[in-house]
Amino acid sequence: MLGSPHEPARTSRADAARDRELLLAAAEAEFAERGLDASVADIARRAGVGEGTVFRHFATKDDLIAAIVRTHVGAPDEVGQRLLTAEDPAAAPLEFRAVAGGQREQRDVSFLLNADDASPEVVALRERLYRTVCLLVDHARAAGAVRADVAVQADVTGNDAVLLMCTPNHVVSFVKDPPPDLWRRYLAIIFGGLRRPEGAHPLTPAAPAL
Amino acid sequence: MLGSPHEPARTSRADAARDRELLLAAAEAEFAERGLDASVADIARRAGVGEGTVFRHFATKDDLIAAIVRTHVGAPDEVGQRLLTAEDPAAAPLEFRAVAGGQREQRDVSFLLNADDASPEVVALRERLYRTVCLLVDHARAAGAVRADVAVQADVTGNDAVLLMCTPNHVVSFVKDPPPDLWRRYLAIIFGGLRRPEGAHPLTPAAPAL
DNA sequence: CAGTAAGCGGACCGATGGGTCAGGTTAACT
DNA sequence: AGTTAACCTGACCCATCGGTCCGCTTACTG
Repeated sequence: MLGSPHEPARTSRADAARDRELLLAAAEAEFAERGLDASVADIARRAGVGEGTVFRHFATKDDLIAAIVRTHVGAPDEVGQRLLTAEDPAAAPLEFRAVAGGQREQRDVSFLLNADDASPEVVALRERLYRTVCLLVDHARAAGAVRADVAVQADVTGNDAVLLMCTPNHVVSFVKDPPPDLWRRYLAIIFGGLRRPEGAHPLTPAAPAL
Repeated sequence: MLGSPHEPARTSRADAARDRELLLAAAEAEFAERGLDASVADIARRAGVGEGTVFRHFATKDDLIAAIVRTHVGAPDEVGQRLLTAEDPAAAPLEFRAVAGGQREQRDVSFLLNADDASPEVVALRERLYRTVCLLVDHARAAGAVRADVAVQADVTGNDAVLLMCTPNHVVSFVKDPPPDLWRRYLAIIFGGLRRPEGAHPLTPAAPAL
């Protein structure tokens, strides 16, 4: 249900396949540089193809974005799934690492994944990744690696895992010339918050007793 | 240097002043609903005025945004400054509260403040608020409320205060129908991370030992 | 109650960007 | 080499949006 990239029936021509790759690479670079509203014309120019060629391979701009996101979300999601089936409680810290790896994977395209006007397919990919992260956090909590009152639900509302998904990439994007592992530092801070020994400052329901 | 809103020489007409307020309110609501690219036409319609009237009061759309941001940044910034001049080491927790207050103030307009293509005036306001938060965190650290290796610099690069500034609002915006104080919970988690006892998991320079 | 300048409205303009299409081009196969 | 269908191109179309302009309206002043 999620893995139907509606490939346009396997082309036999080599140039078409090459153009498709050129386009994906150019689009990713262009989006990383110019943000969500990089123009299709610029992407085509960067790929060295005509503008019409873009729409031959990707019906709409949203489809192009979805294709990029699909590439990036696939890897960390698989890693996550594999860790879950491992069933090793001692792997909890490793699971956290997987999340971190996902963060690095997404670095330059996180805003594509998290755009508020994302296409249905991107939303589906996002929610799938959310669910994986939730499961990882759940496992880690069962293993005692995070405090028990950390909220993890399939529903996104009130889900602390959102912090792990969104924060480091987005915050890093506000820093000019960020050190390449700044996101790691931020992630560490949030992990610290999730792991604090319980009792001192309950997270719910009211204000944190500052 | 920062407080010159270049008011257009005090008008004597009551309708103009009223329209200005209507516009600010309408724009804020429209931005909150539709995001950064709410159209000027829609804002005008919502305010019940002509499109030209918008540009009579605000030379450009960016000016309108800056006016909104100015309103929201003013209050928390003043609170912060006041806390700083208090010179009371016991006020550290209160200083945290000030940050929290800032978060609440900005809720719906944080993306205006943090837009990556913000106008010079908005950038100035943002950096001013950053500095205030940095000073607050610095005070709190001096008072022993946060771990010593939390980085706070006037320069934004590598500044952990960015987490406090950006995260809760942004993350909350990814949650559909967020409970009104979800940001508070997220802030509490980050505070927890910043306050963890030192030694166990150093924040710098390398990866957190997960 | 005029007189007047400030204010207002909304048609209009130029720029930009997503998406289309007709016609030339080319890779694969025989 | 010849055939053909898939492919590519870029001029074009249309919608949207920020910003302008000029004639009309209206709130203040004397």
